[in-house]
Amino acid sequence: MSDNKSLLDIRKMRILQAIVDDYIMTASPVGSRTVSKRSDMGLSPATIRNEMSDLTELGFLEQPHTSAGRIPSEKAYRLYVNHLMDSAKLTDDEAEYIKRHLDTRVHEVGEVIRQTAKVLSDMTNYTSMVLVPQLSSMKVRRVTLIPVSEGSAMAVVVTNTGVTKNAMIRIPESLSPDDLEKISKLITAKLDGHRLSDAIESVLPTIRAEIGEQADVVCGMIEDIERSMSEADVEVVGASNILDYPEYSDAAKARSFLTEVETGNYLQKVLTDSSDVEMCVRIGTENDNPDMQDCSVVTVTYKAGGKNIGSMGVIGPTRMDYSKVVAVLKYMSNSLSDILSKLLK
Amino acid sequence: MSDNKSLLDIRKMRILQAIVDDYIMTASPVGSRTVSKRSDMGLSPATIRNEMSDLTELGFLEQPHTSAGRIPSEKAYRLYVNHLMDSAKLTDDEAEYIKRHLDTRVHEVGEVIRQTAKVLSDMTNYTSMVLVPQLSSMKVRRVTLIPVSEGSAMAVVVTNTGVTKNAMIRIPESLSPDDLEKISKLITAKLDGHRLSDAIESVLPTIRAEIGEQADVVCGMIEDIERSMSEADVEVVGASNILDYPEYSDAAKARSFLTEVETGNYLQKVLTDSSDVEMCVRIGTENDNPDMQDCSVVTVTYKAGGKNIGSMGVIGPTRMDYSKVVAVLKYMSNSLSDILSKLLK
DNA sequence: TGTTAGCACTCAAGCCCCTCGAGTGCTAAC
DNA sequence: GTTAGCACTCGAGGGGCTTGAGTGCTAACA
Repeated sequence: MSDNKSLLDIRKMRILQAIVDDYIMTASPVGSRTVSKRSDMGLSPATIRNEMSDLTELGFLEQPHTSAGRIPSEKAYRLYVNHLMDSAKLTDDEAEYIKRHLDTRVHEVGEVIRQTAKVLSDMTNYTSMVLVPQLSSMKVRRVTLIPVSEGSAMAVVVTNTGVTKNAMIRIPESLSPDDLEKISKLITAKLDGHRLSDAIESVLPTIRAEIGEQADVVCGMIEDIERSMSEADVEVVGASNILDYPEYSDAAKARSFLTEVETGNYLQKVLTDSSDVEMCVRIGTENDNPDMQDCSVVTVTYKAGGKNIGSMGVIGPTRMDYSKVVAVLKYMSNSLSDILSKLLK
Repeated sequence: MSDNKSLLDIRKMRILQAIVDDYIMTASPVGSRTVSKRSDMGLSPATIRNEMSDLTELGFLEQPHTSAGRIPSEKAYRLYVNHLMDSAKLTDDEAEYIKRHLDTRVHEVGEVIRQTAKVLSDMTNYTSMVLVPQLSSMKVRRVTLIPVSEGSAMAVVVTNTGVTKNAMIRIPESLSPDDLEKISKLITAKLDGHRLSDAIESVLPTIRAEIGEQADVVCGMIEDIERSMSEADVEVVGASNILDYPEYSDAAKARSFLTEVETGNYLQKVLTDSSDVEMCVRIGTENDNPDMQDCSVVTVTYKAGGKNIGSMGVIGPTRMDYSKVVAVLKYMSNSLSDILSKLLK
């Protein structure tokens, strides 16, 4: 697709911008008179009308019916996000608010993540989601197996960054607590410094080679652990915010949105898919989930020690306040990265 | 309050029952003609009208306006729940459905709880909640401290029933991994067989007496652990089901319901408050949370090894299908108790 | 005395019709 | 290229009407 921008002269762009800005605020179709008054371009409604007519023909505007104003198409939002919106700075108050609620002496990663999701949702009044830092990209420092009951144990993995995760795994009933302790030490020794995801390929063979008979058991456990650890955890907050927007006043529509958010499958997919793109905006039908095609999703990544370790985002109606959302996300990405970098040493 | 039942003769009770049954199904006011046809009592609408007039005077029925039918008052639901409803048996299909989705070879408590909540919500089409088995009532078998980063460790508690829970705690930076291992063994030895909640009173003093200098550190850690472990975890599923009911078609009302469910505070309170009552029904304003006073909440307890270890429940509109909900909850309480009793040996 | 038929009355919901006003597109003049 | 003017469109909102489900009362009936 060629760059939409080149299709439009400056004036059309400014008019389009004014329309999108207005529609984002009011959620009702924007007419030529409004644009004429609002944008200080000194043009009469009639002139605006001509331009709007062109914009409609070009696919940037849509008319619900003849005598209503125009509403932006997805194509318009795309252009708006790419070129038009002024990437707002947060007000001092807002920055202050984030600082106050995030920088509190919190010492645990999980707590920080939950708090981040909360602040994100509070600031934007949309639904927020934060991907818990993923182990797969980090190096293992320690694996501990704790006997729980006959045939099952809890595996706790600690990474070099101090992120932890645990999972229940099945074990042979014959293993005693002492056996488990030995196996823990063995696995820790073997995996220390490796990524879990690499371990399967690179470490398992050496284990097989070194220890004879029990190798199958140990390797099976490592595979179990790797499988459990690669599941992504997502923290979601503010799902019910969607009910504040008139586009979701229809109960059926709200319901399908909320159900999708509750299962979390799509959100998880989006976050993991975009976990290597610094910022990513999905507008309406750019979402491949049919229940989400009236939404937009904006995601950013966050880092620790200069390396991407997770992502977070905001979901709202297609008519969302992109400029604010982008500003908040950028700011919070930095804040979270700072906090985690310190927290994870 | 004297027993409502005695105020009413059999005929009034049957009429009231018919009205409640009908209203639960249709959500629209019930008229005398409907009752006359529906209840096979062989009475004309006129007679029914007289009785309904009495019932209104007694406070069991309400009239939205003169020319509408009657709707049951909370008092009526209370009577209905206590005396009137026929405690429905599940159909074979339903029992089969529960079996199929619950008895699958699941080996982990958390998984069983999530699955239970899911089935509960699917069967009833209301919002379901399940309290994760609470450690406080169980005896500690093992406490393991795992070093995570300087100054913090993960504490994993395993109980005699095989239920586990973990928490991050702060530790003095001077402690080495070996120290932590020693402390783990010490704490395990001291707490083994005790309830965590009792430990503070009964075990701490003996620790203080036995080990001199480090006692404060160890005791502080135990207190930390106790505090973390006493937080209740609740699994909630199907919050968006509420949108299927016309009483929540108002967005603001739906919103406040969903927000309350999302925070989970009230649900947690209800579940812990009722965790020693085999079955408990809260109707409308019997809920002390203002946002929940158009709802009813039904809870039951579940056991393992003959002892209550948790509770679960269903939240829906005041006009909920109490008889079905009660039947499902009773059945699932038994199923879950069986599964957990086996699972927790 | 309890039950019922009949009847007048009430009131929300639904429908039609009208007005209003925000908005458009076109044309002609500047 | 811009603008004023004008005829036209069409949804939203309001008033008035009809409809029908439901009530309460009264009088007759078993």
